[in-house]
Order: sequence, then C-alpha cells, then structure tokens
Amino acid sequence: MKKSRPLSDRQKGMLKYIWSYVNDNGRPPTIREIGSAVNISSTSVVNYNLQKLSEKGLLERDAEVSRGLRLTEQAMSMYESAKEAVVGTKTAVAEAVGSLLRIPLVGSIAAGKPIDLPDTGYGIYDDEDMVELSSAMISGRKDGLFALRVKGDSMIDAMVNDGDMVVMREQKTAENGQMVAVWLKKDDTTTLKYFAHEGNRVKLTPANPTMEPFYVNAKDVEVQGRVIMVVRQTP
Amino acid sequence: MKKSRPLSDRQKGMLKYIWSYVNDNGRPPTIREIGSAVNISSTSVVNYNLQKLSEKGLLERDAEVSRGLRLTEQAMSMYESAKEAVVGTKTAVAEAVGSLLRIPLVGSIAAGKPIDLPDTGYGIYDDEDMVELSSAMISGRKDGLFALRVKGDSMIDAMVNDGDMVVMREQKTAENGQMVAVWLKKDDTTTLKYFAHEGNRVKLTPANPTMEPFYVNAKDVEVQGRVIMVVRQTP
DNA sequence: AGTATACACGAACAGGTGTTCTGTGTCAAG
DNA sequence: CTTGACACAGAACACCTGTTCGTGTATACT
Repeated sequence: MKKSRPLSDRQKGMLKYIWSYVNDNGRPPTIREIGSAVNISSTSVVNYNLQKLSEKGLLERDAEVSRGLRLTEQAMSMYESAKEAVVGTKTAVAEAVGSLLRIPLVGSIAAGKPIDLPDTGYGIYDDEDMVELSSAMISGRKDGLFALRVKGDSMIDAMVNDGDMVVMREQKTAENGQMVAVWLKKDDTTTLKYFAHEGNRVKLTPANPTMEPFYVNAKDVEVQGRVIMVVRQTP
Repeated sequence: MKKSRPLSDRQKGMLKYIWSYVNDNGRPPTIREIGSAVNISSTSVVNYNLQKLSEKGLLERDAEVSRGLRLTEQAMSMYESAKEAVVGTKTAVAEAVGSLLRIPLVGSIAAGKPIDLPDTGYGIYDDEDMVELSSAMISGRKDGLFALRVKGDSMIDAMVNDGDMVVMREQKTAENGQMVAVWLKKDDTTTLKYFAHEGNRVKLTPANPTMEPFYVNAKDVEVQGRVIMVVRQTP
C-alpha cells in the first residue's frame, strides 16, 4: 500500500525550478539556490523536501556531492510532453507491469545465527522494506518468497558479499543441485551451499569453484530455505 | 586576429573527460575531478588550462561557481559521432515507461577480451534477450543500460561467478568507489574492480574483501562501463 | 490529555571547491 | 647570455555546500 501524498506547492515549485535551471545552465542548482528561488530560508528544509521528492521517485540524489541531483524520466515527462517515443512497446510494458513481484525484505542473514524472521510473520511491510522484481526473473512457484540482507563477510565461500541481497523461498527440504541456506547444528552456523543427498549424509558444495565440497551427517543439517537469487547492488 | 595554438594533449584530454562526465552524470565535473582524471596534481593548472580552453571558445565558465563550466557547440561537435551512439541507447529508456525496465542482454563478458557489444549497436531485441528489472532497483540514470552474461571463472576475485548476470551502464569515466569493468591494456584483460583515482595511478580493489587492492598507471586502464548490479539465479 | 507524523526553521560543522599567490623549469627570441 | 612568455606544481585561503542537530508548530489519531 502506497501512501503517495500529492506534491505540495513548494515541491512543485522546486521541481520546476530545478528543471528550468538545468535547462538554462547545463548543471543542477545547489540547495541554497533552490532555497532562495522558492523562498526557503533554511537549507535543511530544502534538503528535507528534496528527500521527499526523491522518495516519490521524481529525482535522484548523489550524496555528499555538490549539485548532486538529477531529475528522473518521470519528472522530465511533466515538462516535456512532446518527448514520448515508441508507442508500440508501451503495450508490452503495460502487460509486464502486472507481473511485478513485491518481495518483503524481512531481515538479515549472518553466519552466527539462524535466519531471523520477524515474529509477526508475513504481514504488513513498509515500502522501503520491499524488493521489486519482475516475475519473469523468477522460475518456479512465486509464493513464500522473501529476501534477506547479508551481514558480514562470512559467506564469501558462497560468493556472497556483505550487503548482498538473497531472495529465498521457504523450504524445509531441498533437491539435489539446489542452493540452500542450511543451519549446521554442530557449528551453530548458517551457510549457503549447493545441496545434495548422499545416503545418510549430505554433500554441501560451496559456490566458489576453487573450494572443495564437504560432507555432513544428515541429522546435523537443517534446511532453512532455498536460494532463488542473489542480487548485489554496487555503489 | 588571435594566434590560436593547437590543443595540447592535456587540453584534449580535459575536453573529452568533461564531455563524457557530463554525459555520464548529468552535471559538469569539478576542477579536482578533472585534475585527477588527466593526471594533474594542482588545481591551478587545471584552472589555467580551463581558461585556455575558454579563450579558444571551446567552453564557457561561470566564475566562482562550483561546476561552473559548460561545453560550447563548437566543442560538442568534436564528439558528434560518439554522441549518436549514445542517442541510440535511448531506445532502452523509451521502454522504461512504467516502473519496469527492460534491459537488453547484449553479450557476454570474459577475462580475455573487451566487452563485446554487437556491431549493430543497440537496435531491436528479441524478448528472450531482455532482462526485466524494477526501476526502483536501479539508482542513477537509467539510460545506456545493458546486461552481460559472465563466462568463465575469471571473475571470482570480484565475487562474480560463471553464469552470473552483470547489469552495466555505458560510462567512460568513473568516480571513486564505483565498481567498473576496466580493460587492462598491459594484460589484455577485462576485470571488475572498485575504482579509485590516486594521483596519476588508479587503485583497483577486488570485491572479495580477502584480496588486496593493486595499482595501475592511469594510462593503462580503460573504463568500459559501470557495474550497476550483479544478479545470480541459482538452480 | 498524550502521541505520532509531517513540515518547517536556524545554527553549526566538516569537507568540498574555486581562486590566488609564490616558485620552478623550459624554450625560443632578442 | 638575458629576457619574457608559457606551462606547471604546491600551498594557502575564503567561501560554498551538503549534512546534521535541536527546536518549534501545526494536524490527526488514540
């Protein structure tokens, strides 16, 4: 559920000013330039409203960089009505929009503890805690999906970095060849490994091809979920 | 009549950098950013050459204003051919109408060769060759995006596996801290590294935190694009 | 009543950024 | 050889600029 408030007069003015400033000068304005153009005395208020506009997807900001802001296509279209292109593709996109999956980002995953899902279970989530993926990117069932943020460097064996996002599906069992998050009872450790049954043992293979697989007694592992996808956003 | 000297290599480099920076970031660079890009340690030298370029009518400056410079038509025309290639990529933007981005999967990336984009440039794509991502997942500009499939194990230093997908943006320049695909001329190798200017050298840091950064002469690296995202779909 | 949220203001801070000044070396003309 | 224009380096300075903190004021909801 999105609570998208309408733009205030100030925010509309700021947007328009930024647009025309870039048009006139070939570079974005500073916070203080925006402020004096819209009669805002405090830079923090400009900053505040810029952030609001950013949250609405109308502009993007580069932190700690002077003039580090940029209008998005969405905002540009408000001023450049003539710039529509390729109507043909529009229908295809319209169909595709419906197949957008919104996956809750429910917690984090680290080596030292089992996956921590909020006690409430799956319920209501803020917009910030959702990951949007095209359903075309995900094969198989699309229910029971959730995403976790990886904390720490403990998963580099699995080619997963600190800060990466792991999209998973609730599963207590796994088939051979699937990548799973397993809880190793002996070590009190959660790891990501390729999974394979081998008699009463389980073969766990790191994703890093330079590392050797190892074997664990089937009683000592607990499948916590299947890894569908790993996403890393680089700065 | 003024005696108009030909441009020095430095000035040509500055001009080109400014042009690609504006193209990449939507705003002009600072004096120090230009300096580190062209191996000039002193801001006064950059200032000096900027003034020369200004006298030659290749750019205009706004005094006492950060990022207060702008290429003239005359200078822009020097890069006309390259500009058209960029305009070509705009088709990818046109399809980004909704909140869903359709990014062309244009080829593969491997250690032994530069990024191979189809000679045809960006044009028509099959549906199978498109990657769908929510635009909310991608920060920064959304034009000039393309995706590559990673071939081989040569990128494990960058925590990127065989078969992973890399979403990139066409960029000839990079800011400190960004992950880029760089072509190392000496080694005939393409690698993914975190990028940082350091004087006349470039610091390249592997994503794998257990590995040490190394340094290369700025002349021997060529930024081929910026890595926006790495996506791994597990079986 | 109290609590939460959105919005606004002003001040202060740290680092970014253009400018300026002094000095050094090169090279061709006088 | 001397001179002066040209190109460059380094440091210092003053202002610019984004960020953050504390505070205040409405409005809506419990």
